[in-house]
Amino acid sequence: MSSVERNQTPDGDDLADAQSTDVQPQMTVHPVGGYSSMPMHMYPFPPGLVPPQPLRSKRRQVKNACTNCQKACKKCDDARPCLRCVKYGIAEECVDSQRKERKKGVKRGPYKKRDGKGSNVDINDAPEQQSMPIPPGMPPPSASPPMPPYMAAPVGYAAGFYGQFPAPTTPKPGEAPAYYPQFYITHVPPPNHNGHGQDGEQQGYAQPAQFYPATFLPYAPQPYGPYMVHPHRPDAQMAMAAPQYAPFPQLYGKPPSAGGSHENGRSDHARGDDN
DNA sequence: TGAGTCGGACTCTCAAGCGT
DNA sequence: CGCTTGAGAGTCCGACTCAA
Repeated sequence: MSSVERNQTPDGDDLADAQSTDVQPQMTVHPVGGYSSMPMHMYPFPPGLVPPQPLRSKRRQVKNACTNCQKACKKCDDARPCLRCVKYGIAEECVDSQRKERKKGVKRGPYKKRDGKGSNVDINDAPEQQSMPIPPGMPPPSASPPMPPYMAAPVGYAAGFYGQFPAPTTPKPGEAPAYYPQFYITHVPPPNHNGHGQDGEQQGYAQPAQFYPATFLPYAPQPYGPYMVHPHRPDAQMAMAAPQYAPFPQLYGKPPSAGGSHENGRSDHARGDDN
C-alpha cells in the first residue's frame, strides 16, 4: 500500500501528522483504487481551522458486514455491493452475513455501579464544532446543506457511485458526531488524458460531466473543483461532492481487477461459530 | 509490492437487572 | 417502565506471510 493511501485510510486515522501551513496539495489521492478517474489533492486546513481533535476517532462498524469482508476480516460498508467486493470483482457475491441470534436467559451477577457521570463520556464524543470557526457565508454544520443520497457514499467511493447509499448518519444524541479531518479534498484537473488512467482503472467509467457547486470549501484553490469533506461521515471518512458518475451497474461492465473470487477459497477464519 | 491470512482489540447490540 | 450494565456477537485494525 502506498503511503498516500495510508494517509487516507477509510477511517482517516493517519491524517493527523500532516501539518502544513502553505496551501499546497500535500498528497494526491486516487479514491479507492481508482474508482474515480480523478486524482485528488489534499490540502491541509488552514491554521486555526484545524479542529483540535484527538488523533483517532472511535472506530465505527457497519451493522452487518458482507460475507466476503467478514471472512477476510476487512472493513465493509453498508452499501451492497460493498466497496471491497466491488474492488475485487465479486460484487455479485456481496451479501449480508447472517447474524446469530443472541443467547437469551444468560444470568448475570449484581450490577456494579459505575462512577457517577462522565466516566462514560468519550472525549471523542464531545461536540466538535466549538473550536471550528465557521467562515462567513458558510452554514453551520448542523445546518449543512441538504445532502443528496449520492453524497453519502462510503469512504472512497466517488459519491454518486451508487445510487443507493444510506443517508449520512446524523449523530444520535450522545453519539459521536463526525469530525473534520485535517484535509479537504479537491479535484485535480485531469491532465489531458483520453480516458485511460493507469492500470486501466477507469474502464467503464463515464467522465464526470459536471461538478456540483462547492458548498463547504472556502479554502479550495479556485481553479480546482468542489470536493468537500463530508461533514456527516464518521471516522473522518470523506466523501467527495459528486461528479456525475453513472450508477453502479453501468459503471462496472467489468470489474476493475478481473480477478474474480479471490478470498473465497479461504480456509475460513470464522471463529467461534456454532455453539 | 500487493493481496491474503488471522489474532485480538475494539465496537455494537440487546437482554437482564435495577431504580423509581 | 425506562434506564443501566454486562456480556455475547460481530467488525476490522494491523502485523505477518506469501505469491507475482
